[in-house]
Amino acid sequence: MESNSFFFDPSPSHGNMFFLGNLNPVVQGAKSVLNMDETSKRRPFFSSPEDLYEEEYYDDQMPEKKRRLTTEQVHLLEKSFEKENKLEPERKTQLAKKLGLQPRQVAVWFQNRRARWKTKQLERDFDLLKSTYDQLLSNYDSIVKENDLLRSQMASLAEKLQAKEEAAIEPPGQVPEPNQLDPLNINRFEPAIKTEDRLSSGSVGSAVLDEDAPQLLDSCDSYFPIIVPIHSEDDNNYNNPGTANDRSCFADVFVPTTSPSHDHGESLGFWGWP
DNA sequence: TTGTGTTTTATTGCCTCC
DNA sequence: GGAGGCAATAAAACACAA
Repeated sequence: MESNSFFFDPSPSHGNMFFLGNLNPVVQGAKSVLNMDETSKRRPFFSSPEDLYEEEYYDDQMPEKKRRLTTEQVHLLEKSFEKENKLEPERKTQLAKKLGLQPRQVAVWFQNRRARWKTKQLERDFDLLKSTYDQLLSNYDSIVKENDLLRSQMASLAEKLQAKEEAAIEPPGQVPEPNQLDPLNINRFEPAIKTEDRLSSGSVGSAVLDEDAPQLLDSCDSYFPIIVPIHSEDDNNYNNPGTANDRSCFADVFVPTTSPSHDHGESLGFWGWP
């Protein structure tokens, strides 16, 4: 970057510009484009007076407080961090030279930057898990409601069917089959199958439908909310969650442990719940 | 201006790896 | 055992409302 080349030129004339500009009154006038005014009045922070002594910056005063990096320095560090968040010794030295910082400062900056990144990542993970949990909870509530609705529909149908059966004129002396009188086993939550239906078509669908009751269709146009896919641990792309398939049919997500067609007689509910 | 919360820079201590 | 990483922490710098 051309504008930066002036800034980060490590040659003697410009080298350590931030340090010199910060601590040496002679060059304070050569304020950088990005230096805040206050930086011209202050010296950089050193970890100990010994460091100052070694750097020939010791001037009988205690070292000043820690100093914030300039925006240009931070920008370059950020760019470097984007490429690789770990710092090999060679790169550390190069960066330090380029920025006019001590290698230790560069290392510390990377250390802290990694810590910040980790914190953000944890926050993102938490948000993702929370939204997934909320979706699942919402789905659960919907399923419970639908279950209740289906139960009431079944009960209503059973009542109507029984009334029909009773009203029908039966031949004298004929004993009706048990499932004609009690065609629906509500507790077992199984669909009613009339004998003749079973024999005629093999279909489990009943010809008797309640026109007043709402018809539940088995389609993907379910009112169930969107299921956000759960990312694997090494999936770092949290920016576009769920873009591949924002709408999911809930049947793809919830697999009943006991499907109605494979019920072996246990008293389990539709979703495998007792 | 000042009190307070947040962010950034830096240190310390411990751990792991070579 | 030294180098480097991380977590915890300190403290200065900063932001901002009152």
